[in-house]
Amino acid sequence: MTTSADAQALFAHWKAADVMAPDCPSRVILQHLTSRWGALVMVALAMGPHRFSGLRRQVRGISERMLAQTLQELEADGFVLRTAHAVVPPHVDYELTPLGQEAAAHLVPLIRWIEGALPRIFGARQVLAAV
Amino acid sequence: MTTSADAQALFAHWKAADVMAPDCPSRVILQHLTSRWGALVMVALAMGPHRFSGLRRQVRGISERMLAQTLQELEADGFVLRTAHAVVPPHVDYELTPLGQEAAAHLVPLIRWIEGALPRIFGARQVLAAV
DNA sequence: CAGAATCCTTTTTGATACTG
DNA sequence: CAGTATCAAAAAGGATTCTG
Repeated sequence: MTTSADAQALFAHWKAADVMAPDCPSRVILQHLTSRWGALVMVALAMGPHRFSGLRRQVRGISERMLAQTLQELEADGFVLRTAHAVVPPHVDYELTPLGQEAAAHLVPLIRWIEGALPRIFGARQVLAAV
Repeated sequence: MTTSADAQALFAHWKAADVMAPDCPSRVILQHLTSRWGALVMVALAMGPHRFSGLRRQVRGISERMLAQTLQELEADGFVLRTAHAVVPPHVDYELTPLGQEAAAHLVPLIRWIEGALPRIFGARQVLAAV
């Protein structure tokens, strides 16, 4: 896991962010937002607040471990707000922060585009021999 | 490497694409487009055609191996056009296809947004103790 | 319910060296 | 120049078990 502290330290003396620079902190954020599960969790949350188990059902295939880790990264980045209600059994809500909504505003269209373009992608695709 | 053939077979009997479904081919494409290097290569190519070595300089930190592999995936997906000129020494050009330009139209704004939002992200960030 | 901790397997990635 | 092949290291991911 890429820790927040790493990038935090780097960010101190950065002037203009540039993803093309090898150690620009923007690459870390890009990773969190576009990781295998990160993007899907963001898109799920873009449809409204969810509980932990609700997210697990929505983002099909994700393990508890990965969901917990992904949510922690997104929370540390300030994209997700976690609200734990002090009840038994536990009840925790996750929702996008305003910053998270801005990010989701870019991720959702990307994913919708992919879904829509799928026929064109596979229609003209060159099949490579399996390696 | 996720082979094209895998998803190709899956795509045959798919009605409506849905990234939330565990084995929807759209997840494979999303992976190619948002992998560690995939997004950066797409953004680099969005600025115009590049040669192999030009891309290596532009996308700083990428290894030859990863650049070659990333380009092959993007080409198989129909996002990138590879043109090899039969000369010595070899000269190969890479550029976005129209489909690739549509994808880039979503990726570029996402990355520009991250670069721009970086101060806000790190400004309000919660520093977690390193794990 | 919502995780944390542990163990273990699979993937990904990077260096390095080599080729047409 | 534009790759490929090989190997070792690192990271990601999953399954399972346990707890407040």
